Amino acid sequence: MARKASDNNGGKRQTTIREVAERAGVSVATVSRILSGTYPAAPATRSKVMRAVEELDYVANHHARALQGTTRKSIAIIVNSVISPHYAHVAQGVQTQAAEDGRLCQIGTSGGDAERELAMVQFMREQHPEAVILVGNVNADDEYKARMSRYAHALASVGSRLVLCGRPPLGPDAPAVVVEYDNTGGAFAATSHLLSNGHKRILFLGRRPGYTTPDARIAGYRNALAAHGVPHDPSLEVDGTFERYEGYRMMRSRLAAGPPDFTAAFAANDQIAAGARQALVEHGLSIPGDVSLIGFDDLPPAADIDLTTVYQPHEELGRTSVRLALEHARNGGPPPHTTLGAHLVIRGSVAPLVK
Amino acid sequence: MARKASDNNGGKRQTTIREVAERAGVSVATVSRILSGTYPAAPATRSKVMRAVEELDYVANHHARALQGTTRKSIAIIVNSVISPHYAHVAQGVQTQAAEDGRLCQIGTSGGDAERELAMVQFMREQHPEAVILVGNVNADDEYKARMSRYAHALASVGSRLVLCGRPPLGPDAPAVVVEYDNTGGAFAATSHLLSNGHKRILFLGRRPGYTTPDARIAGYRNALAAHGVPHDPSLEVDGTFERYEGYRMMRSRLAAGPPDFTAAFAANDQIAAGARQALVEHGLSIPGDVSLIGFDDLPPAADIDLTTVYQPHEELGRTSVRLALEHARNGGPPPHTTLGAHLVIRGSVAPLVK
DNA sequence: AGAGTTTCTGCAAACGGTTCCTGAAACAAT
DNA sequence: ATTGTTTCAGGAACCGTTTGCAGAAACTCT
Repeated sequence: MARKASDNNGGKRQTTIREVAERAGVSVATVSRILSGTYPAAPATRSKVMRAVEELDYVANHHARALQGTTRKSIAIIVNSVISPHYAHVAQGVQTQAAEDGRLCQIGTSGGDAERELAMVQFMREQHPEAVILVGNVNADDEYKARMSRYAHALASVGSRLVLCGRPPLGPDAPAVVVEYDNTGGAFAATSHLLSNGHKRILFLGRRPGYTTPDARIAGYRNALAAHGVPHDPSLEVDGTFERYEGYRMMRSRLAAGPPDFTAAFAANDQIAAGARQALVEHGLSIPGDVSLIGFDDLPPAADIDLTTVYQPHEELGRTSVRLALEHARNGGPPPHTTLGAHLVIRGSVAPLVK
Repeated sequence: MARKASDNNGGKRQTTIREVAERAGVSVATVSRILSGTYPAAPATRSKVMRAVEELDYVANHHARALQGTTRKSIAIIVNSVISPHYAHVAQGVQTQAAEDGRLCQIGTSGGDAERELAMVQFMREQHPEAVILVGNVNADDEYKARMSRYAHALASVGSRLVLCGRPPLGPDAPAVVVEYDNTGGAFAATSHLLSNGHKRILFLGRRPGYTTPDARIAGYRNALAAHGVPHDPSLEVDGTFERYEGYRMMRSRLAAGPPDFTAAFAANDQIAAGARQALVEHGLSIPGDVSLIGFDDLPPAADIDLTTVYQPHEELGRTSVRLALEHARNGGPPPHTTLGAHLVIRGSVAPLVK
């Protein structure tokens, strides 16, 4: 066969430490030591080396350096999508905390697909980050759990850790730091708010069985109904994903099916609420006059549409993930586990039911 | 069947190719060749090796591999902040296109700070990505330009390229792929729309001298005024950054200063528009009844607040950046340069002026 | 059966740094 | 002047892969 160098992009070699050493008239060992600053060097030698570095615009090869074990620390985070405000805020928190701790943060996306997420983790593993933070819901079947559990072990064996942010533990033996949201508590509070305003027929928008976040939120909804002694009507639960257009679709088709058989709606997140609101308005219904509406997240669209919703400490989730991972790296012991709370933010989209 | 190697091999060193070779009873060269699939191997040997890999859960050390030059391809993108919808969409586009081309994409943030951005580029440089994509406006002084220009050369000398997405070229000699937005054209269209609705006193919200994006948009605003023969009143230009609360602040303090001396407002982006809208509504003014409002970007808040705005192909900008960089890597030649258009999206926030 | 091929596998040299170990100046103390 | 101490710089052995080169085994063909 012919040579495999099909797209060999020329002899683009970077400047090496040897060239710097030669130019400065010292040995490579000296250059290395001066650059890492781990060694007292004679001022004259030091300046000679620094000048050579300057002139050649030398940057140490990261891979060669990492091979020695003296790798620069980094944190990896994998989210479903960076355009979702919630994930963006969590990523922002991770980024901020990582920067404060002198780490680089790299963000990857999975698109909510379990297969792509596993591939991404595998990829990140090659880069030896101090922590791999997984955030967001994914449809976790047994195969997935088994593979992820193996990755967790492999990650732990090279001294980095897996952080599960907003998703259930993989299993008792899989070593992972866990940062949980209080989705169920937040949904309970939201639903209770509607109930105490006299609403009994409450539409739930955004059911998605098998996905952790919607599952946790619908659980809070059901718990609240049960706690208030209101019968649970499964036909009030509408399936859909956490997108704005899905909220629009769900509400629109519900309204098209006949006159509203509900007086309030609880959307599984703010984007669904925004879409649902549009459908209601287009249908000539007013909020909260005709229908009360409540969301979840308290992210950008919420304030603009005067939406009562549940606040989650998005950035704090990211920061806490990093903090716990690094603490665990220092102190060892069993992987920490924590839950961050959520609370109601009252705006103008909920009104008492008048009969 | 599932066999867990709960063998505590002591310490936190990863499993190496040597251990795999030993377990399979072959040499490391054979393992390497079989894993990379670049060489015909006897089926028996192959299965022995694969089993050993399986059992040890071996993953090749990325750094060692990269040192050989057989590095996995990656693309780096640096944005101001990932919570800004615009940057998030561009990053999403980069991510998508990179994935389609079999590349990993890593996202970094600069917070809009020139110093941090330079540090980030320096950091990314260590990782040898195929391209470093810089997006968003930054206050580019001469010092910055000089350093970035040097980085561009250094990047080029090792075969990766710098992409400037939505910012002006560094200089004639700095090798960089350029993807531009038509900010000026979009702003011209937006302002013209207001002018042709009879508005003459148009507030511009979000001036920020020295920053490329606001500068380009205000230029379009001024050009449109000039083209329509409307006198330019500098007092109608209000300074502020591209944040929602800044829009609120700007409009609020303008209204507090006295009765409105304008009939329309052009916000430099949708977030400013959203904040300004809130201030107007709180002040008892209706949109578009009392004041016409127009934004820029056509991102999430826009649809919810029925905002007429200018659409930009956000994701396409990211995709194009990757595409051009990879094409240039293949074909060589002078770095490509392109501009992506913008167009008006008419919703309900602009009305003809009644006198 | 021996020569000529083909097929596979192993040795060892890179890749570009870091760092242990050692030796040579430089300086201080006898 | 000689010895003892520092201080600083260099040689070379790694780190975990890939891969050119060469040798061994298996196979084909007179």
